Amino acid sequence: MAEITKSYEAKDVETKWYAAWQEAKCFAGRAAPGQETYTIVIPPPNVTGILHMGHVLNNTLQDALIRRARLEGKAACWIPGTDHAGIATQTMVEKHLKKSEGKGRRDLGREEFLKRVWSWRDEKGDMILQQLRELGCSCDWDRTHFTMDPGYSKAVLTSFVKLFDGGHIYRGKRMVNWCPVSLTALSDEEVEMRPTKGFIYRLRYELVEPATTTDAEGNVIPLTHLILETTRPETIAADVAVAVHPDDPRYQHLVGKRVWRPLGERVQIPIIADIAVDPAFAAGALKVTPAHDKVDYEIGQRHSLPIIDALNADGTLNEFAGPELAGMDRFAGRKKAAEILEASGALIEAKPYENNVGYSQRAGVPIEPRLTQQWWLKYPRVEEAKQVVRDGLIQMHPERWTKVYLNWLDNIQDWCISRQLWWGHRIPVWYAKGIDREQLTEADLRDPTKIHVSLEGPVDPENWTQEDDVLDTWASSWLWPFATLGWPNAEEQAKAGFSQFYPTTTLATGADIIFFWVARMIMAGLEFTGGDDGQGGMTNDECRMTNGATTADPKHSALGIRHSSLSREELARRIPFKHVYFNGIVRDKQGRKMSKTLGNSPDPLDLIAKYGADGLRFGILQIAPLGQDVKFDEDRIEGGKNFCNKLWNACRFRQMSGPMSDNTSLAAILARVDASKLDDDDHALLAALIDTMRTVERGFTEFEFAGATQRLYSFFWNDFCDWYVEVAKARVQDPSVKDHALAVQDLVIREFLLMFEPFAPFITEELWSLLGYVGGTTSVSSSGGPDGAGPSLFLQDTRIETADGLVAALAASGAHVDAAASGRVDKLKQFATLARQLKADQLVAQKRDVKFLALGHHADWLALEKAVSKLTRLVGAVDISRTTEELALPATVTPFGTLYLDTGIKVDPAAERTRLTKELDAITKHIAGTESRLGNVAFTSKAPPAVLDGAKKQLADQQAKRDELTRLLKAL
RNA sequence: GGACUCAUAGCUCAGUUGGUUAGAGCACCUGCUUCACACGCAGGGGGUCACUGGUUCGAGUCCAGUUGAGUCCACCA
Repeated sequence: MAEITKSYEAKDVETKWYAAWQEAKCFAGRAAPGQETYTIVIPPPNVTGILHMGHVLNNTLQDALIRRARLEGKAACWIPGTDHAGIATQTMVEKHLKKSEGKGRRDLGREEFLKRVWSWRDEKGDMILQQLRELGCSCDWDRTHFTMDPGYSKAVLTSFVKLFDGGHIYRGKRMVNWCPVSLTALSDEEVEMRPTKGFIYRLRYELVEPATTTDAEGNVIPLTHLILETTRPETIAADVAVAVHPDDPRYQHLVGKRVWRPLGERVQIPIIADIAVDPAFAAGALKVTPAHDKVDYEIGQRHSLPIIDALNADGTLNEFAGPELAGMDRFAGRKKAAEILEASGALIEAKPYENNVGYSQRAGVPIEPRLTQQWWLKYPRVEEAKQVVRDGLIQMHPERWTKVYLNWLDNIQDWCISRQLWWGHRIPVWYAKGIDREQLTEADLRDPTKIHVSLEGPVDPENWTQEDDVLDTWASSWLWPFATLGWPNAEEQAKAGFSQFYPTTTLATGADIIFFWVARMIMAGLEFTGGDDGQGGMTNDECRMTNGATTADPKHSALGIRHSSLSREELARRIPFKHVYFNGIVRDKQGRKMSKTLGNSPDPLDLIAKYGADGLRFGILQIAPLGQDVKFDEDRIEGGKNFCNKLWNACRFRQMSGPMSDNTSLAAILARVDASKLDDDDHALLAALIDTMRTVERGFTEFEFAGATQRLYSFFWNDFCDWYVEVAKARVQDPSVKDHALAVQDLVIREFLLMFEPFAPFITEELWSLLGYVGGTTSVSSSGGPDGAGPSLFLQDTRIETADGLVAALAASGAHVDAAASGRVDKLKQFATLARQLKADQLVAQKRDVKFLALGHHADWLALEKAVSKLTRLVGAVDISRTTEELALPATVTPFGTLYLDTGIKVDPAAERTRLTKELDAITKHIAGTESRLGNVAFTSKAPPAVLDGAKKQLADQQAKRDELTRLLKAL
């Protein structure tokens, strides 16, 4: 067996084992008949993406879950892949193209441009997956998917056709969120409201027919103009009316009159009354610009107003904005418009103003409400999607997200699924040549002579033109949990093990995409999977209920609530996952989201190089409390590395302490543990181990990883290394218990490595191999893995024991863990600490030749005497012996009576007095507190007996200590 | 406007159903290269648990309110 080096060098270990695991196909998701499965689909990173700290946290969590499942004997399957990420990728390639060739995508044409994107993807697309391997992720790489793969694309188009046939998809000209940079429509979810500083312009709109009004005193005064305020003067030329509230007394008599439009062509526009106007806001009068505002558009519809579109797609103003503004960018145009208005006297005032403006999340510029033809989806299975979460078929962790989820579904609006991009799934719709796409009615959409919708396209392509638009990226990723398992192709589904791995078990993702992705996947799963044909879809009854469901207005389309006719069993079959775990967002120390632009995100690969993949994984999980954002702190990652090194050295020390015996199974190790030789330290250690196992078990079921990692840390470092290994040093010198003592260590290290593996797969695998745990058959409590109880080559082939399983296995070999031992060991730990403290106080901490003398009851000495050989070693003394007389030496009061330190140096009474007085003061305070509690009748009569007894015992101990300190002080 | 989260040591965080003297890591101070580990060992200092009130024999923990930080949804010119 190879000797263990002095410190853990992660790099070589990581490379070696990752290759070995892949070689042995350890990560393959294969399920034996009847075997329990555990499936995770990765949140597919953007194909152009590079690994950032958010990925590290998210994927470490998934890997921990998958690896734990594997150790528990489940058929674990983690499906990796990447997302084509329409806008993000297209933008990136366009930028690159501009830089390297000075060309735009239109210079190349659609086909050529797509070729470039594909070659970009072929070159860089696997980078992030490679980085995940360096992190140790145990994905089944043979199942890697890409949302633009032929098979996946077919799934996407199939879903479109099915939804179209089911009446869920329609086309319509409506106000959308338009991104003037990406030149495409966006869904509401892709728009982010940001407070934005600007100006609000107070303007005079001159009345065509002068009117009168009354002032506060009731005097009739002439009225020549109307005052209103706007933040967008550049759109005034597109105004078609001025609106006031119908009940507003200031303006009622003006309704029906007209004003002069103050900018652009000098035309008259009507004053209308509409309830959308808030009389209390600004001037209480609103300029109506139907082409450039959602509310204005609706007002325009209600009043049959014309629509003037003064903006180009790229956000520049066109000729309708007026000759002075035409061709200008919208922001420059705004300034120019203000200048013109000021010159003409129409501008009364420009006040600094901050309002919420919608920004394109991707491009970071304000979006424009724009009237365009788009494809819309009326979401399927909305009610069922609520039901499965409300009824707990899908559980969210932390649970509070269910409320956010349900609230969104309650207010859901139709989804704009078309994008004016080239990179994506081109919508499988063909228009008959010669028809006017602008004039298509809803009925036309269902007329096969005008519109063709299918997977294969029309049989006579020469007579048709395909839709130019592609689908929103999320309209492909919402199929991820089942399209990666072969849907909709039955043969592929069988090959991928769909029936075994679907529904998947856990989805781990960030809450920032709960609407984008999580909610939509649930609806998609419910719509497309299950059913008698395994292909989802609606039952006949449901088809009848949703007959003629297309609605023109997205706001109201969700009102026609369809009640589920799916049974609970059917719903359970269709859901895409059973648990959703929302990990926090990784932030920097100032609490800012980590981002490329801020440059505050460390490169995970640098961190891996510096601290090892295991150090990084363990470190990040330790600071990732359930559902809370993570403030990244590199010190914690260093802590992860240090812990790995500690583990490494403890194992190294075990190897140096004595020959390795048969470690190939739990049974083999237990055979070497001599139950009759178990002492208090053994019992306390085993009790702590079992407690740790329970904590870790709970950590995985409750997604409390921080708790699990912290217990693993304190168990190994404090319980095992600091105490047990130290006290065992004496026993290992004793031939009569040596084998037994080493066997206990082998047992504990074994169980620890198994528990730790999901968090730190590399170092554990290496130590598993170095310490000879490899090679046996699967463990005693295992019922056999997918391939039966064959020899295990890797740690991850082994079955982990449950805490109960270990208790049972110990009991079967005669080792019943004595729970009371921990208390006795704790007293010895206190004794050791006090003895060291005394040495430090006397400035002889480093001396190892001092003598201790214990003065106490006979029983105390008996307890101490048993541990004397360990204790002398632990505290650094040549001897701890008993004294029956009071000595003039520095002393401390321990749980075993008074302890004197003999350094051979004369005592300094003044210093001693100070030290002891300080201690006495402290204990006196505690006694006062305890006494007053016990003196309170309300407490003694109402507190439970255990608490009461505890308090009494505490008081007695405190008093004994006080008395002894008092005596020591007097003796000085 | 609506929903939610958080506030504990200088920093980052634990603190299970209320119950001894509120813990860890990092940082800081002291001592130590003691034959696993200086990526370490031993010891130490450091907290009115944001504030106010309530429930209770007992509150960091439960309830109400206040303040502060943050997130999501909606959004008016």
